[in-house]
Amino acid sequence: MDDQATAVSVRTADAILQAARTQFTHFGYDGIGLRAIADLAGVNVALIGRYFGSKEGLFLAAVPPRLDIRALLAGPMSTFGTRAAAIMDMKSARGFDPMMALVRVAASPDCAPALRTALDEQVISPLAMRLDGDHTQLRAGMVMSVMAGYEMMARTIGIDALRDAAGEQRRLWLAALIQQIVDEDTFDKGAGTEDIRGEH
Amino acid sequence: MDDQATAVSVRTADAILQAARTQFTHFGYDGIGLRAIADLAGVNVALIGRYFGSKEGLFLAAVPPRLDIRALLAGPMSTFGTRAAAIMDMKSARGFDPMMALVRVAASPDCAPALRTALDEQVISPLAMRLDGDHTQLRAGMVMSVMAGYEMMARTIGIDALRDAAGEQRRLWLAALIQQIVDEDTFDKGAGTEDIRGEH
DNA sequence: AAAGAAATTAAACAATCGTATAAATCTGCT
DNA sequence: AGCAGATTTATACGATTGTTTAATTTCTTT
Repeated sequence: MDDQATAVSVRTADAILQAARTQFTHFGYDGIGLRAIADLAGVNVALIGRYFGSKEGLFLAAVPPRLDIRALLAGPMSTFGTRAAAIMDMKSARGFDPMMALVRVAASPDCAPALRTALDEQVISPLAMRLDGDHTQLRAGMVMSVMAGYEMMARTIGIDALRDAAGEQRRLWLAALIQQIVDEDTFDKGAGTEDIRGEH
Repeated sequence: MDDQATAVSVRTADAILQAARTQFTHFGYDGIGLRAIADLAGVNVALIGRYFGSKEGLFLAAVPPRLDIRALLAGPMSTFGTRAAAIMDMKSARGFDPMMALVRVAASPDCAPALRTALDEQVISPLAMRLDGDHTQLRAGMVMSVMAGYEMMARTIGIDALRDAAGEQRRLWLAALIQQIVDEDTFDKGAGTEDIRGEH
């Protein structure tokens, strides 16, 4: 009673997608089986094949479209670091944590191409367009790498110094680090120990 | 004719360890099978069980002991960022790339505890002891997270902006970013101790 | 050269993987 | 009610996983 053309139920398809995001996030692409995803969604394994064709098809439908930073870009770039740090400090209240999914899933060579495309189009480029100065793509990539690296060390691996340190202090340092990449002038100034040249 | 007590050949054990490092680095912990590792080492699968007990035992013997930054700490901390950036730009000439192995293997929950311990003891703490100022553990952890994040984005996922940008420029920015965490004063100037938000 | 220990291999275990097929259930319509 | 199509399930396939056992080769020593 709900859908359209071919032969699927959007309700159960969504249940599968949501379960897939949760499981991929917690266990990585190779670390979880289709049966565990189907069980969490409350459906039979065969439905995954019917709806998404294959495991890779399910992954492509579930994770890459959710990688974007529109929410973070809504606001002045002068406070981007603060917003970014705040988001990374929140527990995954919603059932899906895009950043942790990225870290957990990046290990699989099967997933890397799709992640690379999605990140370039939905994260790096939109962020780069909001940056002033030179090397905007490179700097946007470095912002992402700082965020992903922090997520990886603090949550996935669980380094004590990053996970247990006073939340306020940790968040301020992370915000400052990111903001320095965003603020081209600040970064250029601090970089000049050796031969960091602006190259204008 | 080579070794000691129980019943092993260090030569083949080393071959297995080396093959394990290579394969874990390229495919991650869940992404490679013991047979592929054994084949690369030129031995039978059963030898892995005989020498290292289990897959996890092999991993623990192969990867965590190799995670250290003694080489990077040999030198003045005022140029640490430059040395760190230089190392990350080198291709894995030797058969083992610790940083990429870290990124590829961090996805597996089985490996996280061992990696956390090894990183704390062999990387974070030694680096923290070389840092001046406050929050040395936190800052050492952030240095590691920047390096790991860059490795993940540039090599594992392969973000264009980080992989294809002019090598010189990319290395200088990475060095500057790391050095700013090491140089407490530089970082503090940009960050403030308490409140950085809303300024640029 | 024969014997015994050390080292390696072949073979198979149960379990799980992704995937495919056919049967069964549910739903709406006349 | 009863049929038709949509939706879901049960089942099984072949392949591969980590691990184990027993047989075999290699090496050292007498």
